[in-house]
Amino acid sequence: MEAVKAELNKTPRSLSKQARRKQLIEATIKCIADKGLSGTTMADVTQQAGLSLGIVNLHFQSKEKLLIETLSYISDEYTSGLNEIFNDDKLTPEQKILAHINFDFSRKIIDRNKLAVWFAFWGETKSRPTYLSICASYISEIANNLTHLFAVLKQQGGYSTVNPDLVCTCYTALSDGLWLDLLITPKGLKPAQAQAVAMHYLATQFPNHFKSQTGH
Amino acid sequence: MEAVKAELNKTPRSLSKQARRKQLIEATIKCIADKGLSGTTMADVTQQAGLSLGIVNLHFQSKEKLLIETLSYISDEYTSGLNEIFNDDKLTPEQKILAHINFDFSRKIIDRNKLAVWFAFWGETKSRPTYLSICASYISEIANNLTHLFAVLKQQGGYSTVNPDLVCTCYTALSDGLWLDLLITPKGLKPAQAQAVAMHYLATQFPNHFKSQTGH
DNA sequence: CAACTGAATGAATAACCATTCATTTTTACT
DNA sequence: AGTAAAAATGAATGGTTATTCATTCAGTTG
Repeated sequence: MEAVKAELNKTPRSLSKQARRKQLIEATIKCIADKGLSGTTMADVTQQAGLSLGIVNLHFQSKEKLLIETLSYISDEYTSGLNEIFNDDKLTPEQKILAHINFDFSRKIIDRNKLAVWFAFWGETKSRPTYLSICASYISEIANNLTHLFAVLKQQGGYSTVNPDLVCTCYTALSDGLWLDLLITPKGLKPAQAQAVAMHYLATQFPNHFKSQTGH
Repeated sequence: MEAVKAELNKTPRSLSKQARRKQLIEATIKCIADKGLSGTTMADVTQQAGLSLGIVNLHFQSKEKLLIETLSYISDEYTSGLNEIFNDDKLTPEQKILAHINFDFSRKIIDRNKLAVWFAFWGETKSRPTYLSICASYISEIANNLTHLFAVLKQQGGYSTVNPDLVCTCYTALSDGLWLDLLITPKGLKPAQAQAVAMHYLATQFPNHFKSQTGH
């Protein structure tokens, strides 16, 4: 990972295949944010990357594959960040949930370019089975982990009326909806406020563990 | 409205301009759902409508204007439905909120073709100021009305700790996120379940007025 | 019913865009 | 340094698509 980043200083030709692909994917993210999925052309992407027109076909075979890899890229970034939290044995369930929220609204994830990419692909899932299956797999993986955390907290904290499945569905939807707010009304809602809204909901379910700010 | 519908029985040439535009917009919705925003061509739309290729330019001047009218169409349908509820003097605030939820997850709104259109446009708002401004205006109109209802219910119901702005932001985001669930995991979540999730949240804020189903 | 009006058609056009591949440039290896 | 292999280039290609507009057609009017 760091090795890949260091390579960016070398002359273009010396970049590894992996780093070149990453460079092109990041150019794609920028283009989708700037011009929309429908307005992004191969010329746009390669120009954004500062490379020649044919380079995408060389590394990805086709535009369609580049787009699929771009969706996979942001999905992997998101799920791997969450998995690090889930698998961290030093954290209690409560701390894991807290870390999850922090991650959901962190600078790395709440980047309006990436948010635009998420929504661009979500908007095409109905017509593109490949996009749908990529989304479906990360969604169910995260839901399983999160539901489990809520179930443990319910048990340990004596929250007898909490329904972990319901809370997972509600929290996940809330988080996605707040992402939309952050994408569409950038001047209206700041990431920290969005995070406070999410906390406010969790505080309704686990009042002994999470506190809602009194914010107004 | 009914007059327009009745016209659909007439021969093609006798349809009013208004009805023809509606016909083309509905064909556009179907195409965006079936082929995505980027995959929708003029040939697709006109064929879906059973009309000839040049008809869109005749009625909308350009593809771009057709798309803008399509976004306006679903926005208007949504906001006018909500405004009917807000402006119905026979309903109490509590009943209005209930009607709002019912509407958000009604068959008319939760049509996967239309959901696909919402997300398709949301994904392009960052790059298309026109789309953004259409979205921004209906969002703020609805938020004002909804916040007001929550404020009245807070007052009347003695919910001293409720923050109407926060509840409005949270409910709206939750609703949008549930729409995403309904779009992406159609077999996983039914509209009635999504509505129950939204109710579950409102029950946390206004427990004397709304009850969460015990659902499992 | 003949002349008129405007809606609708779809072949033709012109612009756009993904992909190819012959050529050039760089790197690795001896 | 010399050579082979790999990476990158970008002009050319071919397919696609939005838009135009001369023509056709249906409905209306006097």
